[in-house]
Amino acid sequence: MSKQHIKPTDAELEVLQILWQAGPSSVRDVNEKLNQAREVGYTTTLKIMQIMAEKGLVERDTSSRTHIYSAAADETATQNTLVDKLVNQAFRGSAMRLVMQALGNHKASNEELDEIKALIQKMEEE
Amino acid sequence: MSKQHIKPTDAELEVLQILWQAGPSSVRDVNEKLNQAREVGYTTTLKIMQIMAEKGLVERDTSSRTHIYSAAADETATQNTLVDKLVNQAFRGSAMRLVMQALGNHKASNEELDEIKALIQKMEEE
DNA sequence: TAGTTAGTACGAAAAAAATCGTAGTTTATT
DNA sequence: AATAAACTACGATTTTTTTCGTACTAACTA
Repeated sequence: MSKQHIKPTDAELEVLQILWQAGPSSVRDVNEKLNQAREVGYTTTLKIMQIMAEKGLVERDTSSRTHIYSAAADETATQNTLVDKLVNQAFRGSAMRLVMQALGNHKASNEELDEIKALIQKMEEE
Repeated sequence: MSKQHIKPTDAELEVLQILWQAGPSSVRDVNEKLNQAREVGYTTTLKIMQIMAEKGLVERDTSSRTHIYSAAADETATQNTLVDKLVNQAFRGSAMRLVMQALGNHKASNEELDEIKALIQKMEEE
């Protein structure tokens, strides 16, 4: 409840995604993963992660020379913040409209559909 | 298919939302609606809408002194662009993960749940 | 030990977005 | 006719975000 009024920028979100997936990582680790998608200078990544540390989006262990960063922002909480933002920005505040649209526009496997059905059932029971 | 690789900025999205809802409007109209939420100078709004016109996000009728702007970007197409962006940025590319999360975190009315069930059924039939 | 490699820190430049002031015109009002 | 009000155009400033160069230090290597 405390961390999540800070909205990460696009570049910060890229870093967070990597940290969520890979777990605690060095700047070099993160930079290498970023470079799989696009070219980014090492010091650019470093700076962004330093700023993120200042903002409290990541934590870092500086006990050894190579600092190890980990995500401080919880993935699910961040996702929710972003979903809310999008809902308000583009879906006139209606989350269900977003759900319908995302659902209708992306192929879903049967397993996924089953999962969703189960979730709906649970919601109906309440 | 042509318009929508231009991603609107946050401020631009605010304007688009108003135009989608209200239909063709003058700068003053839009500025007044913006000011219901937060303070924005008239010329700020004007400038943003002028830029949007250059980018092709809006069209304008300049035949009378007060120019009338209307959204050129289709609402649904823009929503899809933004959903895709969010999915990639924060949901590791999985639209269904977003659907599940948005669904699970927002209250839905029975009517909405029914709609979603119907949609799922239709998807399963394919 | 000398030199190269791998790090961090930090300032500053570059790019992108948002905000606003001022000038100049047209329309309305008195 | 004079004044005020409502517009657009446009440049400039400010703010935010991204990118990177340089300096410095620690660790490894030949």
